[in-house]
Amino acid sequence: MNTARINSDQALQLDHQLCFALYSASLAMTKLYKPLLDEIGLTYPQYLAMLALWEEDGLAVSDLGQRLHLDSGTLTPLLKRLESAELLTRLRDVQDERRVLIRLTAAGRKLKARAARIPACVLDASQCKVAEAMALTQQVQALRDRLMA
Amino acid sequence: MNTARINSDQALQLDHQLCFALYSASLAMTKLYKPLLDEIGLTYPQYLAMLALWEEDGLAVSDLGQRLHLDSGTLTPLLKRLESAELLTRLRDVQDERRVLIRLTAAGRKLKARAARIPACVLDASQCKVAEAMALTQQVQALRDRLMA
DNA sequence: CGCAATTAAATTGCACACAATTTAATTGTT
DNA sequence: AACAATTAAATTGTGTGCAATTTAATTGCG
Repeated sequence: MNTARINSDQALQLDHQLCFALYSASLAMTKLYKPLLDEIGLTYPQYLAMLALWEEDGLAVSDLGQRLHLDSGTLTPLLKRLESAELLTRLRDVQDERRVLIRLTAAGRKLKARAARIPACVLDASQCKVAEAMALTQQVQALRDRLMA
Repeated sequence: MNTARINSDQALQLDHQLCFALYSASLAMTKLYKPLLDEIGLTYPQYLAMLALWEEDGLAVSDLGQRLHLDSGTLTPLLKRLESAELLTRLRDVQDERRVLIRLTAAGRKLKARAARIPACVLDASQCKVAEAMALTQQVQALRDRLMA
């Protein structure tokens, strides 16, 4: 195809749209994770929150929101569910009562070991070499950062 | 970084995860589209459905589901909203009463002209060259297809 | 033909996402 | 110190996504 000129009809084709590729790939990824995450009782966004907390515990809701690019409208109910599952606690910061600090419980920390095998399973399903997956990750991250700028 | 060996702690890092890159890029894309789509009164998934119908009108719900990788649980309410907006009609197929055929109204077809400028706006915001965007689209599509296999 | 199996939508219930608003706490300015 | 502006969570309402089930129509097979 001629990459230099694209008419508006071509541009509106579903399969030419980067946005649709990302959208459908992201949903396909979520479906792939589903059976793996069912085993440890997490949804996919809950898993992302746990990843962030396994890296750094004791984050405020807003810190977590920055890392995950999600707001309190999404995180508050999600974190309440993880609290009911006794994976974490939600406590007001004594230094600044506006903030709610999220801390993993022992069970929450322990879950990391059971999650450890998941990335390899997903990489396997993606049929990518590690280097390929890393390269694509960086390209998609760079795009995301430009989109948010 | 050594790309050959990755330990489980590194693998669990949020920023190393292809899944999170896709997830956050897809959400960033949706946010970028929001003001553009507000002008023509569509949500982002509704826009994807209209893209498919602008390419081929008269699809059944299941056909649309195959193209968008969505099921009737998602599409039925979405299409009902587009029907209320008088952009399309939902009518049972006379040949096979199980099927519901989706047809654009005159207003639905007309909307295509107003949507025509959107891809260029998004490409501009992505700060990608056309060729770059196309290459990334194909990589992400190929990944998606492997994930769904 | 008769009827089980299959297919297509719709429905129900749950969990996100996010805009907009509300509530409460802190900061900055005078 | 007083108080407006800012910040952080929570809340409300709308619209997805999807698993599981239900309803209805069609197909396939003996």
